[in-house]
Amino acid sequence: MTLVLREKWKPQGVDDLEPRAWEALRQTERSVLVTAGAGAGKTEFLAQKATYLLQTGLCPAPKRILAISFKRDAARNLAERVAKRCPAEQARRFNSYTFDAFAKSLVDRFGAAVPEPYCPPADYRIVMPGRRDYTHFLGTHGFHGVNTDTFGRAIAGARLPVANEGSALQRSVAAYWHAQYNAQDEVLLSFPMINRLVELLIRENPSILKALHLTYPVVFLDEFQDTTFAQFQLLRTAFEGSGATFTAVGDNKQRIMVWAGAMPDAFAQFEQHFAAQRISLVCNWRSHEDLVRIQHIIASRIDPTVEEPEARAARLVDGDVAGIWEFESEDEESGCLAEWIEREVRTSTVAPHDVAILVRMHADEVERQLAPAFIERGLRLRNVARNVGDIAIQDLLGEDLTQILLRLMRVGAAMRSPENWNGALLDLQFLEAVDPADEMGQQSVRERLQKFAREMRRILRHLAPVPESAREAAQAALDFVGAEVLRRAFPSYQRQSDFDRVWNGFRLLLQECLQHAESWSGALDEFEGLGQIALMTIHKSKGLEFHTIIFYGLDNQSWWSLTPDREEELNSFFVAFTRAKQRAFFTLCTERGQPVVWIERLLAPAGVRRINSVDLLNE
DNA sequence: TGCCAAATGGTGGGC
DNA sequence: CCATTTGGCA
Repeated sequence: MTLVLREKWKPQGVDDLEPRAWEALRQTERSVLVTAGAGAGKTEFLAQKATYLLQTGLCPAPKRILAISFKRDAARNLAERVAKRCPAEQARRFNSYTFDAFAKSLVDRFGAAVPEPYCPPADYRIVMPGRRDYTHFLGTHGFHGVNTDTFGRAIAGARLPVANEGSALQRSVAAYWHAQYNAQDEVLLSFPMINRLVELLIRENPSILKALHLTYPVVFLDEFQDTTFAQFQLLRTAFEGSGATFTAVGDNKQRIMVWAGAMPDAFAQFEQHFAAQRISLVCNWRSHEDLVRIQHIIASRIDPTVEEPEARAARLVDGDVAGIWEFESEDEESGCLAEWIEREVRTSTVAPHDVAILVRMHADEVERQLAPAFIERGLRLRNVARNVGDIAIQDLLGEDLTQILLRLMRVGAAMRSPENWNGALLDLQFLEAVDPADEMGQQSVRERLQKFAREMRRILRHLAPVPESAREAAQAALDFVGAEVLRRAFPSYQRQSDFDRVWNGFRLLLQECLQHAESWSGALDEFEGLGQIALMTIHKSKGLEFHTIIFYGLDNQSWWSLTPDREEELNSFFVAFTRAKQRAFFTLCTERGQPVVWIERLLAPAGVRRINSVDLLNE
């Protein structure tokens, strides 16, 4: 493999990087903390830096880059971007994991080396306890004085071993470990517990630690503002003083997970322990300058020292790009929203799936309010947090089963679709573990897919696109892959109930999408959310972007109790606003409550003002 | 029936 | 963290 000279290396797939990004990319001697606001291209920057390190030989074979993200989506996305830019033998040395997948992989490989009494058996089971389970445990074990949330945090935070003595909290944590290791014939581990096991393992085992250092001289951390205390501690145990260079990216203003255990001061801690250089990116590639100006007003309230970003996206719309829509009743609100969106869609300003409605909480209730008016106007609202069976639509769409079956069905539903075809081929190669160098194997997979495509086309031709057909069509796709093959390939499907949860969800959503579909392709489009207006919480919208966002409920009633001092709420507001590429509106409804006055005051200097329902619909 | 304290649920994520 | 619901008791 020929290497590229450092001076000659060029970014791949983009025109250029901003100067700050170049600086952060070329800094390979020490750790860097790349802070950047919304739309700065943090993930793209990581992909470029990985490409740079691999292509120039700064990370030479057999050394690897370890990239850690929080969500599976983000980890996959990063891996795909690197794979697109590097030859396979280089991309293979870019290991993109979620935090939990990384920790689990270490337990699965080296679990036998975990000191007793914590050494887990190979067939431990993953459990995901909720607050209920913790409360139940505390109640049944006589720890009535211990608060549930404190207990959950203590399990995640306590270093092993935990002695069964001292405070009630400590004894409860010790009792919990004991109980999880002595459940009826099984050992039950949660992800926080796996994290603790790994931390213990590498703290006590110099040879594993050394292997880790030799393998990964470079570590990337995505969304660093969300790092939990336990994760940070694990990183320190694993890499502090190892000479590994870290590149962490994040945005303090988007820190909205402290309530769920994110460190309040992750950036400061990181700078201190890893002697990191801080570099801020200044470009915003997502939003146009009129929106960026307003964003900056909110950003400055969060962090007065923040630099004004440079807007790099073009403004494509006339009229107001931000405003507060005022309604008297919820009926009026629903009707006007539907009418306004319908008009925008009709005049081709936006496609339905380019509009998102964001809520602070209780998406299901808001869906109930809005849906009838939307249906009346021929619009479809998709509440991505809604469950189909026992799985949320948003989670279902990210499942491997869904992605694989959907591609196969698309191959059968469309006459020509090279993208789906290639995707399906790669899926099959992976599922059947065919080596890319094995020509015979490749050929056989191709032939099998061709045969399947013919058959699937025949089935879909004879099967009307109506809800009653969902079961048969989905079954045909699953049978082609083989449920057993799928379950062997993905550990999360090994338990029958876990597999069924996803599989049932898949069939249910397909069935739903066939209610209004005119063709199989149309139904599959709808499955993926095309042609629908997304409804989601701010938390779910993090990392996404939409042409137009409508933020529902800027009123004080019950949930949106926003005061400027409550940092996390202000950050939530910032996250919501910065999802918009072109326009951001807020609704407020007199029937529900009083407007949040200080937000109006904050936004007034930027020219964001109230618009009543009459003016809204008269252009 | 009315009052207060305690409990519960909601903003999420991971193989 | 906050808001709402519940349960116990007068």
